[in-house]
Amino acid sequence: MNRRTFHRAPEGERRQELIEATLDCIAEFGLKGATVRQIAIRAGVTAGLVRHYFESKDQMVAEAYRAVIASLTDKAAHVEGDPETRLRDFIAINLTEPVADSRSISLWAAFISQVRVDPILAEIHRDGYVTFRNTLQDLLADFLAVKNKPADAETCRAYAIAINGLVDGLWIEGCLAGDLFREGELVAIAMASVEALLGTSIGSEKQ
Amino acid sequence: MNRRTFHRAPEGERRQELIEATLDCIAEFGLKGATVRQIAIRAGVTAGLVRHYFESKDQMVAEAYRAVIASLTDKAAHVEGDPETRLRDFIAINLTEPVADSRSISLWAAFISQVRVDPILAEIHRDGYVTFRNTLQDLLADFLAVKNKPADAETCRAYAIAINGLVDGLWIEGCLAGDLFREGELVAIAMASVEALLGTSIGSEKQ
DNA sequence: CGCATTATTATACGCTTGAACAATAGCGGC
DNA sequence: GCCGCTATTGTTCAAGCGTATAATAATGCG
Repeated sequence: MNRRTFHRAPEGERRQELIEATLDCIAEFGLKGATVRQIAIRAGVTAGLVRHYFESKDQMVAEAYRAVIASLTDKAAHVEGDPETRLRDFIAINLTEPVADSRSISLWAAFISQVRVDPILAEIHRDGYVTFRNTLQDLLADFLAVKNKPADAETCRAYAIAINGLVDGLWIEGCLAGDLFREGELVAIAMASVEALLGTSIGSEKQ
Repeated sequence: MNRRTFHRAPEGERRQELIEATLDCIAEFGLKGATVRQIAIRAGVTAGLVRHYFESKDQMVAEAYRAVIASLTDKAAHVEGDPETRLRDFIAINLTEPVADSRSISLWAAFISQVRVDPILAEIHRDGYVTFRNTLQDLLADFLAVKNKPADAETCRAYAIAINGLVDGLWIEGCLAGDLFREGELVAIAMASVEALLGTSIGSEKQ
C-alpha cells in the first residue's frame, strides 16, 4: 500500500497551476465538466489538495475568472506609442490570437452565463468591462485630440461605446467561426470600419 | 399515501412547457443548475416525466437551444417594408427588449460555452449564425441597390460582417450593462454608426 | 358507463459530486 | 542528520445527479 511520491511546490506556483487547470477543464468540458477531481487530474495532484489552497471550489472558480479577464484585457491595456499606433494596436490585438480564439470565448461565455447567478462573478465582470471601455475611451480622446477633431467627453463616450461594440462583436465572430474568414480579414474590416466611424484615417494601410 | 392529482396535457403543449422550464432554470441557475428535478419542479410536474417526452436530458437541452436561437432571430428575420425601413427595424429589434435583455444573454452564453464541447450544439449554432448573417447581407444588398451604391457580393459581405459585429457587440453591452446606458442610447449609437459605415443616411432621424 | 390506453407519479438504483479528515511524505532549520 | 511543520495523499461521506421502472390516475371511445 504505497503512497504516491510528490514534490512540494512553492506557495504561489501550485495555486497558479490549479487555476490554469481549472480553465483548461472549463474550456474542454464546460463549467459542469470542470469538477474538482478532473481539475486535480489536470494539475497532476489529488482532489483533496484543492481545499488546501482554496476555501471552496467556487472561490477557485472566481479566481480563475479574474485570470481570464486579465488575459483578455492586459495586452490591449498596455499598447504603446503615439495615439494612432495605439489605436491600431488595440484593435489588432483584440482580433488576433491569442485573444481571439475559440478557447477564449468558451471561457468568457462560461463565466458570462453565470454572471446573473453569482454576485461575486458579476462584480468581477463589471470591473473588467468598465476598465476595458475606459481604456478605449481615453485612447480615443488622445487620438481625436491629435487629429484636431472634437474630443469632448460625450463624443468620446459615444465613440467608445460603438467601437467597443464593434470590436467585441468581431471578436466573437472570429472566435466562433474563424474558418469563415480569410487571414487578416477581420482586422482589415475593423480598421476600415473604425476609420468610417471616426471619419479619419488611422493609418491602417501602413500595416 | 395519496398520489398527486394531475391533468393530462395535449401532446405538444407539455413538451413546450418543459423546454420553457429548461430555459428558465438555465437563466436562473446556470447550465449546471438546470437539473432534471429542478426543471420538473419549474414545469409543475415530476422528474420522471421528462423521459416520457425526451430521449434524454441532453436531447431536451438541445431542443431548448433551438428555441433560444429562434427567439433571437425570428423577429429580426421577418422585418417588412422598404429596404431602408427593414434595415432600421432590424437594428432596433436586436437592441431592444425582448431580444436585448439579461436573460437572453445568459441563455446565449450558456450554450455558446458548450459549443466546443458538444457537436450537436455546434451544428445548431452554426446554422443559426449563417442564417442570421445571410439575412443581414441580403438586407444590405437591397438597401445599397436602392441607394444607388455599389452592391457587389464582396462589398456586401464586408458590410454584413462589420454591421453584424457592431450589432452583436452593442447587444452584448446592452444585455450585460443596460443600466450604464440612457434610454434609446444604444439604438441611436447603432443607427449613427451604420450610417457612418455605409456612408448613407438610413433615415434614423425620422424615428 | 365501463374499459383500454397512456400520461403521470413515485420510488429506486448506480454513479458522481464537493467536502471533510486522518495519515504521511517531503523539506527547511537547527 | 534529525525533527517539526505542513503540503499532499487517500479514503470516506452525504447529497444530488440522470435514468429506469412499476403503479396509478386521467382521458377518450365503444
